[in-house]
Amino acid sequence: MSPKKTQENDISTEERIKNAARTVFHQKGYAATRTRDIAEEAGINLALLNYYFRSKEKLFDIIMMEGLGSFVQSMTSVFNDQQTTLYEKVAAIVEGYMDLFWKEPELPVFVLSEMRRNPEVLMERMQHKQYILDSYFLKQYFEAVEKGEVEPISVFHFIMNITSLTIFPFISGPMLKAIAGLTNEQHQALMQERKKLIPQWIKLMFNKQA
Amino acid sequence: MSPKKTQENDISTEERIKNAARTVFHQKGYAATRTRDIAEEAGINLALLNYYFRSKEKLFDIIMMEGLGSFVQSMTSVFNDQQTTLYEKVAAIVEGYMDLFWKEPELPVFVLSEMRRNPEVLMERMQHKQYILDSYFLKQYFEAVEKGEVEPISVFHFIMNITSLTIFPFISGPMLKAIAGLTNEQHQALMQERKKLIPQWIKLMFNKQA
DNA sequence: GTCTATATACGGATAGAC
DNA sequence: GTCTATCCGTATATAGAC
Repeated sequence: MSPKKTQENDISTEERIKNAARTVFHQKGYAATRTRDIAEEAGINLALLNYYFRSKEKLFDIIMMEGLGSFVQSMTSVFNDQQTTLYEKVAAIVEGYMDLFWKEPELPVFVLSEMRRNPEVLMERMQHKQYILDSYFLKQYFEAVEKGEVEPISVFHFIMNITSLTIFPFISGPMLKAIAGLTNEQHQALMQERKKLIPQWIKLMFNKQA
Repeated sequence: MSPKKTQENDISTEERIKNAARTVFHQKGYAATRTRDIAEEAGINLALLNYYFRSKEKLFDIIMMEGLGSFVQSMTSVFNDQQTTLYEKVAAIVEGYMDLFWKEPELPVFVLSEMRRNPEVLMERMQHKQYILDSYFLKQYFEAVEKGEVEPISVFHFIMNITSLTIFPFISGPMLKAIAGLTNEQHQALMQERKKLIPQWIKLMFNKQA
């Protein structure tokens, strides 16, 4: 039994701070976030934050790498599966991202905008190049092209279209709500529909109908 | 003739500051931008910035509203054109955004991420709701559905797909470069191709092939 | 209108008590 | 481990000379 035991106190202080940091950083970004905000959100004192994580920057790096990781993982975990077809992989990627952003809706804008600040950090951490370029997923795509099953369009368009259709509607949610008067419920329902629709659309776009 | 005349001095000091502000704000966002950065970028003294624009916040508001405006304008200018077909409108929207982001590549992330900080500002300024919902564009879409020409899927999916396929590849450019080793030239070439491809894809997705 | 110098506030980080 | 009080750098904004 831990000394202080309230309803949500199974979780360590360190973890509480990290969770608070994730929430605030995701929402406001690095520069606009004050360590005091994080402390308040975590229900602890400002000094404790530095006690556990030394500095704002160090804490941020942890959150950033974590976010970057789950971002890439949704792709890479599927890419080299030898048991699934090309379009099964597409469905898996879409579903993976949808589930991820369902829990962390601010993650895409967070990662994409912070990455813009210093792309170098990303470049270092991302040694996935060869991993992606040599993946079974790409191999399957090129094979399908050669067999004449899919349109001979750059594989980058293929990837761009999958990620665009999946991720962007999350990012632009606030905008659509403002411009077109979409409600939260409507938006969520649309997102659910897209889980099934996007793989179908991808087929329509790329499958050769000879 | 203005008193100080160098090569680029036809342009007023006020305009120079605004241009510098646009550059820096777009790149770093509100919080990470220091007024000193803007002053330096504009080649003027820090005090002048406050002389012309009173405060960082006021200057930012101008840049933000301007960006928000061009963002929405690319849509609204096309929406009520009575002379064009539904798919001609699609092509016009795609082209409009492509041209816009070609000149201002940071604009999408800037608007989308700053909007997340305070969505209220957006809500106020956006009195376009009815304008969009009553637009000729939507009317044409619903007519096409009734005639059985396009799939009876929510018009929001239609709009989401167009904007997603067009805008997201700009946003995720840095990511793709990092992950897949895409070069700047390759990315630009892909973008050019997409101008023609996206309208075709939209047709493939939504046109009924009875 | 444009500059230099400065007032003022705010935010990250630490010292030190408990 | 956790708190209160405080130090100190940095960034916005203004005063005032030219």
